[in-house]
Amino acid sequence: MTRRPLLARRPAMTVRVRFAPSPTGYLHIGGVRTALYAWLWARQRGGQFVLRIEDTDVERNTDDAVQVILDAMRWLGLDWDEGPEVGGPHGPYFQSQRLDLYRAWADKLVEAGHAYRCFATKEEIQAQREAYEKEHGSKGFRFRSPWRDRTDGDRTQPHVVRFKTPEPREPGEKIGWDDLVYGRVEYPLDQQQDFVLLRHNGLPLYNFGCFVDDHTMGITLVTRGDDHLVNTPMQLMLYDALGLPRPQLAHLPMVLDDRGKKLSKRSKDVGVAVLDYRDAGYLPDGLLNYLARLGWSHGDEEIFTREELIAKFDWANVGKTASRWDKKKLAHVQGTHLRRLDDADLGERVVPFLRQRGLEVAPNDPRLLAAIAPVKLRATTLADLAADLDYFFRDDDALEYDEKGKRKFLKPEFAGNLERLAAIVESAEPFDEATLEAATTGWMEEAGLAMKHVAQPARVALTGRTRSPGLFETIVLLGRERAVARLRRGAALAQAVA
RNA sequence: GGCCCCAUCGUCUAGUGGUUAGGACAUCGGCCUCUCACGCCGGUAACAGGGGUUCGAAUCCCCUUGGGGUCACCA
Repeated sequence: MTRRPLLARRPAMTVRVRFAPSPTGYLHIGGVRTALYAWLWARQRGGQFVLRIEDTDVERNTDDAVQVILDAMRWLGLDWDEGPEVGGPHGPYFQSQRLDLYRAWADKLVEAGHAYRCFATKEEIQAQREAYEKEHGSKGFRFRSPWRDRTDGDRTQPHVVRFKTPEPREPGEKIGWDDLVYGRVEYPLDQQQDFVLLRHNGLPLYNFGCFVDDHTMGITLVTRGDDHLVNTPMQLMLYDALGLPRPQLAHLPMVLDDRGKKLSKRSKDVGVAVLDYRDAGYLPDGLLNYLARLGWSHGDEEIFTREELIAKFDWANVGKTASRWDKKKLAHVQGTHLRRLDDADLGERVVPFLRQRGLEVAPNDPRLLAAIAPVKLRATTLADLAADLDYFFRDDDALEYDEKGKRKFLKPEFAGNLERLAAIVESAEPFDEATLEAATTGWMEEAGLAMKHVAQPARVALTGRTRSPGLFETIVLLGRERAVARLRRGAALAQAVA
């Protein structure tokens, strides 16, 4: 195999990495991990992160789908230095706008004798395939074009441009590379076929477009999923044919669903679309932290801020094994990030989720900030947070009661306790937790009541739920007037059951 | 099937010839306790199998098995 200049001998250059999604209607969570590692690498090394849209499959792509990608990347905070809407010196960043470039490179390859115009029809190819299969079985067919060594075709007729795969110069010759994740990877050269560069309509195929773009955009490290491992020899042959320096390569193991199957839209219980996580109230940093740890590790550390990820990420500690999506671990990591945010920040973020519930609350409302502190210990996502904040902002008469809680605790036998507690709340002076608790426990001791017999009915009356922050904390957060009203309303409801 | 990749607790992983195989999530106990969480303490739980190499193998080599990927004028 031809020896190209080794990367190590090239002058030190700034890191240029890219993420090249295809606009399919949603941004795949597995793709995001690939993007994340590339982004982390660029940020750590002070390089550039390029976003390129691979939209040559016209039938599958839509404009809206591009916007989905951009929205998702922005939400995640994976900002790009070059690409859609920000431009850059190597644009355009949509493959559909680079068709002239592909044509020019294809011409260059044809002129240099590394590619040829193939006028074989689908029928011819099919006939050859059938003849092969008759003799060798249904697998391993490689098309040998009669046009491989001809240059007399009529260019005005429909044709494709095929790469002229070099013949092995010795039996068993391989083409390979040193992968940053997998180490040495090699494929037998004689297994490669004359793959198509340009379709009859002039649109480039993946391997060709990818090569032209990566090269002309100055990409120094190509990152992608390991499902692309088999594509790499084709792209490398293109670099080699033209004597161009190869980029470094890093293939990432797949992210599988919870059953160990390739993650797809059909995977149950696993959201593959990034924006779904946004809508479900996940934090970008929580999702990114989980994703980073899925396939990469840094000793025993589990929780990383974005800055820590940038500082600590390295290719040496990226594993080779496919990993499964674990919703529960994601929830844990996400919850940890949620709890670490300060109350004011959470206030800003939770407002849209409250609005979804029909509650208009100002992000700087002191009542909101006060309630967030205890509630965030009980939430995983912003949606959870909003749900647990709900009863603090719901009108007293619009409070909804958990059915089971109501049945169990808003019963006649507790009505008296609720009335009594209401009286205590009404008269407690000063109105604070300590005073309320002292007054309540004093009464309970006299009456021989256990806390749980008072607290649970009161909790349902005050919040409609069977779980909430501490009783006295909740009362203070609600305020004297609303707490009393809710307790009395609860007492009335309890009485009415009879 | 050909080719390629992979293989440590249920899951994510640490481990790079000598460790009681560590951590995290989950799970199971316990503490805290007015509920639910948070937090804290503790337990169960893994080197796929077989051959080598070596004084010594989770670590190196081979085979088997298992899993995954890919075989387009999709990406």
